[in-house]
Amino acid sequence: MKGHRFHMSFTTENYLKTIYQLTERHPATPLVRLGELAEELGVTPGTITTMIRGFDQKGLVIYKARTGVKLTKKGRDQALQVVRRHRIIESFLVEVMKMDWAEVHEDAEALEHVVSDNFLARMDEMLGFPSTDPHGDPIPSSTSELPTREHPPLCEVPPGAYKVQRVDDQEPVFLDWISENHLRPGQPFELQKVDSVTGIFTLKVSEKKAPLLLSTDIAGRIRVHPVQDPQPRI
Amino acid sequence: MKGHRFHMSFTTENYLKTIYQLTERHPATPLVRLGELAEELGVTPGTITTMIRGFDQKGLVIYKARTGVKLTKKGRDQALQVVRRHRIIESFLVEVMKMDWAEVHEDAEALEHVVSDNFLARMDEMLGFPSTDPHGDPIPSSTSELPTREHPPLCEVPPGAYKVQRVDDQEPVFLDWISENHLRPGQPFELQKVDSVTGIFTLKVSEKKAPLLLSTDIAGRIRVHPVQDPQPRI
DNA sequence: AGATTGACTTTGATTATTCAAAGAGTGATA
DNA sequence: TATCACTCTTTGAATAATCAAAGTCAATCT
Repeated sequence: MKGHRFHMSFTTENYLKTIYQLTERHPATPLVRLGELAEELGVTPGTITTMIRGFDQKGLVIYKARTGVKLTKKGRDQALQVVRRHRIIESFLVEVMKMDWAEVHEDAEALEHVVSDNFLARMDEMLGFPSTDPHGDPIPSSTSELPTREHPPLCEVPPGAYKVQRVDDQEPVFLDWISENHLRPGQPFELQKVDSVTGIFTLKVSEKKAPLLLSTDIAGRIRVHPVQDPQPRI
Repeated sequence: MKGHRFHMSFTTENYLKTIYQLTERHPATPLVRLGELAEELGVTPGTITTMIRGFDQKGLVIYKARTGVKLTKKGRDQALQVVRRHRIIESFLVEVMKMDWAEVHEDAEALEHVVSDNFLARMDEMLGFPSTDPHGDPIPSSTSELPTREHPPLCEVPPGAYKVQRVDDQEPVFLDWISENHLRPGQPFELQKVDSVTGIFTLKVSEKKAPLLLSTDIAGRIRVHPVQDPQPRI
């Protein structure tokens, strides 16, 4: 057998990936609560408990009853491989196949569990071994190394010039909105005002004349990095 | 839900596809024996019996106990859709992704159950809506129409000039051999001699000086169609 | 006919994943 | 402190796919 895996089941891969993603989502909390997992995976709490106890047995997670789970190194490595496959596939669908970036997530979700190492390597090659996907998310290496880079969310930075680094959401509606408003990863904009009373962020993208207004909630899902001011005022 | 199906299970799709393929393999016999299916799918006879009875219930096959199965129209349509997906994927991997045609079968086998209609359509488009795959096999339409064309196997034709139409085998070793000897679909050759005693077929491909010798067995897996003699002798 | 063989069917059990519903901790509330 | 409200766990059951082993049919061979 050359390229094919099929060690972990489809289900196991999804569970591990989701645990990983929830861990990322709250960097403060060390453990993921099972209820949150149940919610995210769309299964009943009982199911989660049963499955997680199984993963604990297999050394993929550490499970503290009534408290939560966290991934072991082994579990995290597996999760990162799934994430890697997902992001390479998503990149491929957008960059090479010119599919709409807002509609590609589901496909990647299905493909990530079945592509062979061979096929994945070929996609990676055709993409030129990218280090981030179309959302700006980093692509883990084949040895589960994650290119580090922590950019702050828009809701935590002062007014100034920025570029979008990453968009933390998969909702097609949201992604379409991002596209239409020129806020895709890599695109520059200026944060003009933050109104701490109303929670409204005012920004300006060069493609549009009218300023864009965002809520804090939305601003929290857009990661940015500062850039030199386009026209430095002496 | 735009592009995704997921109606039939992975397993059901494979069973139907295999029944279809075995039906094709022996056009004479109307029914496929369950033992043969068990063999092909690598499961025990008991499993096949159980599954097939289920399919009969669902109207996908007609099952005659201790005799065999055949697909209903509904079952055949489903099978042809799986075949369609398989062949488009295989074409895509070879033509667009430049993967080795001998190593692509397994990948296609896995992907055929998960690609969305969207993704499939995009692959089809990038390929220019081909009517055959790299093996020369016809690609069923999205309405399960099969482009007709029945070409004889090499073992049944008289000496003369031919082109390879289709290669009926998935074995990597065999496919590599076919490639190395310039007998891929579309490639021309001359059948010089058929020795009915020894069962040896002698053929000549322009790329090589030495004639190629094949057994009847091998000749049966190569479908051909006659071409005008390259240098007609007045 | 009686016995043998091969092909298929039945039966009972197993694994993975899931749910519904009932039970049990834990902490906040009155 | 007694009680509520949550959240999580347990239990029992279901479904899909599978196997091993025992049983049955039908055709063939003495």
